[in-house]
Amino acid sequence: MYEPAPASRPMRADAQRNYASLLNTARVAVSERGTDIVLEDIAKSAGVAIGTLYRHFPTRQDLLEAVFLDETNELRARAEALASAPVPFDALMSWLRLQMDFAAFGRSMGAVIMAAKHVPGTRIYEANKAMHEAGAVLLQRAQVAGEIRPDVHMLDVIRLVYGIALVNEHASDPDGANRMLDLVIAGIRTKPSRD
Amino acid sequence: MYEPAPASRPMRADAQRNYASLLNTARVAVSERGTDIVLEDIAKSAGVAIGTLYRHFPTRQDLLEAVFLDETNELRARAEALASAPVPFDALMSWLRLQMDFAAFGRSMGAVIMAAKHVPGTRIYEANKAMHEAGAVLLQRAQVAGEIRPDVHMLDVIRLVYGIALVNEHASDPDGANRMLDLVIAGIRTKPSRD
DNA sequence: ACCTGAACACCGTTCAAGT
DNA sequence: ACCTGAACACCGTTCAAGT
Repeated sequence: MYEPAPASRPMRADAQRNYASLLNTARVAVSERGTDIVLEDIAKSAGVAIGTLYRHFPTRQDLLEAVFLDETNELRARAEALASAPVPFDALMSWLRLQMDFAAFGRSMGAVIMAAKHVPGTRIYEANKAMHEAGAVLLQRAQVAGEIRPDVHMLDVIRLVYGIALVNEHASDPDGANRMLDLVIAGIRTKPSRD
Repeated sequence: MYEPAPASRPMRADAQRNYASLLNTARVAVSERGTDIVLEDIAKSAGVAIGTLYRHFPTRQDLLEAVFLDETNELRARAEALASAPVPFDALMSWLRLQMDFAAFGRSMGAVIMAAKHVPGTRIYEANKAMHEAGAVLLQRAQVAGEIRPDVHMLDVIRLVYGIALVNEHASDPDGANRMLDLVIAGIRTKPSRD
């Protein structure tokens, strides 16, 4: 599934194993306890020294981005799959709810993505761009179908979803996030909800 | 303006001065550099030892809540003032934009408020409750006027505003927050925007 | 080329001793 | 009753020494 950045030269076998071990450990830790992971613990669990973690992931942000890269790709794939769904509006809705689930599952996935350097060529940048483009197709189909206002930007909608995930991270009201998403959806529709 | 919690017995004069100095220092620091303040620095700038800071504010959260308590009260006062404005819808809009400004100015004010313990009797809890109630009046007036959907909760809207402020904290696009707020506003209106 | 882990730095938090 | 600041703890980050 995941392979390290297309380096100039291939990585040594043990380095490759360490990289994968670190990433998998971090992935599990983030999904279980959120982004407040202790790097020393990650290294220990992965069976390597702390220096090795830093060699592969120079900053905490780098590690977190690697963790969420898979999810970003997954979301792109889901968008691509939904692009041929029969009802454009429903496809968009499904995808937005999927975004919410991922953002909530991965804890502050939105925060990490937003903190990512906007540098073309970066893996996270390209993955994100591809995801947005795939999402934009869904949006556009729903716009052509006359269901969504033509002046809406996909990026704004995604960020709103991230925002909803963020403010509901420690929320007591489990239904609040859904109500908030419904408000956003109502905001991007051309006609008021007819159900 | 701000006075410490209504203690069982009044505070000693020097304690009162230290409390005020710490709070003012923190307020300035937060407004300048955000909530990532170094407590040791705050104490030093306030002219007291670190132990004194901890005596008055047992946790970082306590200090931050004290910082944002004033802003919460200010927003309540603004809502109360707007309650007699001629056009209910416009009053609500003004207040929501005010919320955005405050959340942005105070950096992660929303995050701090959301992390606050929901314990009745707490100063921050009561201040927040009062603010929400004052805001709810604005919402209700606009609902009675037929401008806002009757099923909208003020709390959801405020949280959405916090979410917008959060995801735009390090954003490059300075207009994004306004577009996102416009989407939310469109979502709570009964009729599509007529301008 | 990569790994190890001791060493350093930074910052939060406590608490014995002072006034 | 409150203040001081040394002491401890925790965790991030670096880098000389190893393979």
